[in-house]
Amino acid sequence: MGSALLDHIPLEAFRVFDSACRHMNFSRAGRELNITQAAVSRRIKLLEEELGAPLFTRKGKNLALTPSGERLSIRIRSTLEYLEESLEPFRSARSEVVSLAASGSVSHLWLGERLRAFSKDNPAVSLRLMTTDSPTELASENNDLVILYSTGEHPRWHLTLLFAEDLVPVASPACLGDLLTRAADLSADEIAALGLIDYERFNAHWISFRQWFGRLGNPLKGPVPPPRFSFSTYALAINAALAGDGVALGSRALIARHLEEGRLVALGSQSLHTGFGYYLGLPRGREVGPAVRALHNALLRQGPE
Amino acid sequence: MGSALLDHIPLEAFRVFDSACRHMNFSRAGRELNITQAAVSRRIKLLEEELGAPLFTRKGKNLALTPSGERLSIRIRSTLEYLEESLEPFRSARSEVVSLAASGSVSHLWLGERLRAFSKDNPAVSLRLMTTDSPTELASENNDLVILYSTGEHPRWHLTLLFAEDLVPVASPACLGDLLTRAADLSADEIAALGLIDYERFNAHWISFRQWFGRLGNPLKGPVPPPRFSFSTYALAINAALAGDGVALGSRALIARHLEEGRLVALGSQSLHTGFGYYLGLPRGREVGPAVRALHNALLRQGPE
DNA sequence: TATATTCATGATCTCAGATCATGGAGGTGC
DNA sequence: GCACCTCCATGATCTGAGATCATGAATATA
Repeated sequence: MGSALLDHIPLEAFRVFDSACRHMNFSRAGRELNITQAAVSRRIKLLEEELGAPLFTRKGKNLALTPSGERLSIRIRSTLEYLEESLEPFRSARSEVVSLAASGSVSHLWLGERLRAFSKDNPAVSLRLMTTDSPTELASENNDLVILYSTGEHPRWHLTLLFAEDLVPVASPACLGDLLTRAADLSADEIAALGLIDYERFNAHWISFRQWFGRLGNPLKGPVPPPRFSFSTYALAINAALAGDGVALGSRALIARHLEEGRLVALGSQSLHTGFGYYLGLPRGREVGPAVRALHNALLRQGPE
Repeated sequence: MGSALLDHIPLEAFRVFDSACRHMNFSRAGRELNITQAAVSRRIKLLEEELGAPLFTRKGKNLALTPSGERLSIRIRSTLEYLEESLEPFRSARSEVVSLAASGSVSHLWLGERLRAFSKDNPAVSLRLMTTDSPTELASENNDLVILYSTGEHPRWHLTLLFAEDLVPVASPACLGDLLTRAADLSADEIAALGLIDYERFNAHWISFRQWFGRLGNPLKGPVPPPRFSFSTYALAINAALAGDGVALGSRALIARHLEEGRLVALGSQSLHTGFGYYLGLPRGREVGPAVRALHNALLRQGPE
């Protein structure tokens, strides 16, 4: 017996058709499916050719379903709903708790929106974020994923670079006042005079302003002034800078959004590549579930921006 | 609300899963779907990963469905059957009668298995083959497709080359006897001495042995002997050659299978490119349906072999 | 023990499906 | 009536999900 009509049709075409029917708009269907309007147009055209019948009428930019398109639409929608329902048992089976450990700075400044985006796409996955600045607690094997401030080597974690650390002094426009127009040209003394904001160094490798100036060859005329403010966490230090309280050392990738949106401004023309970076770690010698790998891939894909 | 699990699964994976379930054998499922066993294995693995649950257990070469795989299998089968049923209305809409006109030689020697292959893949399409050697009847606009012996130009048909004509004398091994070992080296006189088989020339451009020898610069020592046999159709002439009755002029592409399988042997080292060829024609200035275009494409894709 | 068959996977390939750019058609506002 | 906007269609081009190839491991059978 000859093959069935369905054998000649890629099933994905029905998903595209369904979206086009619900929206009555190829452009909007494309946006829903994350493909271009042109791709939707082609898929529909090919489906019509395979079926040997038009499914839509086009008049200028107006779409309408043909009678046979309408009947098929109803059935395809039923099919997809039935399929989705068929997968319900796998939702809970698939539902995982993923434990991620990250330092306070990464948690507050970088992970927030990324975890929200991931969760939106993976509603069945429960996320537990362990925020600590203690390197020992960070690297605990109790976690599925970690984000470590590191040079890239760790005996118990397989590390992949998220972004290298690039430290640069930053302040808010309010703090800068008239200096805003030439923020990139400020000298070290002018920067120091604005008031330095520091934070507790839980990690021996973290760079304070003292180290920052030292690594840049002591461009100050005098000694490094003590910080006007010092906070227990990096995020609080950045918050203070945002509030106009002075100059903080910003890790460029962590504060990228603030820089882009003008809430913080980079000062001077020098920055410091510390040789460290933020690394995403998968456990060595232990299999992880698909949700862990999904989050791992999502964080890497999104990159440092 | 976050996206559904179904949004992350290519629907084709369900077709592969269904086939694997019905056969309980990835190799056989691949053969059904025209993909390799390796491709089936990968698709199933990816599906299991997306669902976060195994669907099959594997023990050596033995497959078994897991409980959740079993439940999903039942639902997927239902889904695909429902989809197939949903397309029934398009079967009749898609069912077409395609009229194809071709000369007797092409019909008998070339089209047979190709039309069978097409029909097997397109069970809903009815094929009507008009076999005639009359050029007028061949080019009739009553047909959807034609195969014309031509130079490639026709006012009413858009022609695409199937294969160029290359004439070569052929005979069966039985006819050749001891000469078989040096069939490629026979002289014109030796060829003629085997007895010539000719056919009625309905098309003024068709080449008989007289023209063949003439075009090759009269390599015979004497005049062209009259044919021992002459048939009303080309196919009958070839049948006679197959039966060992003498030498016929074969159009290489039409008798390719006979040559390949040793039922006919090409004689001498010369062949004649006539400047003509067999062309597949779509009507000019008239839209044709998808089935016509499908057959057109199928015949072109299969090429001259 | 040898052979056959099946599934899994590393390495590599490829074309169906995608994007990009652009044009035509209709709708809307002025 | 014109300018602008939005949508669909399509030629030209690109590309990565899905495929193949080759091979190894595991089981069943003779």
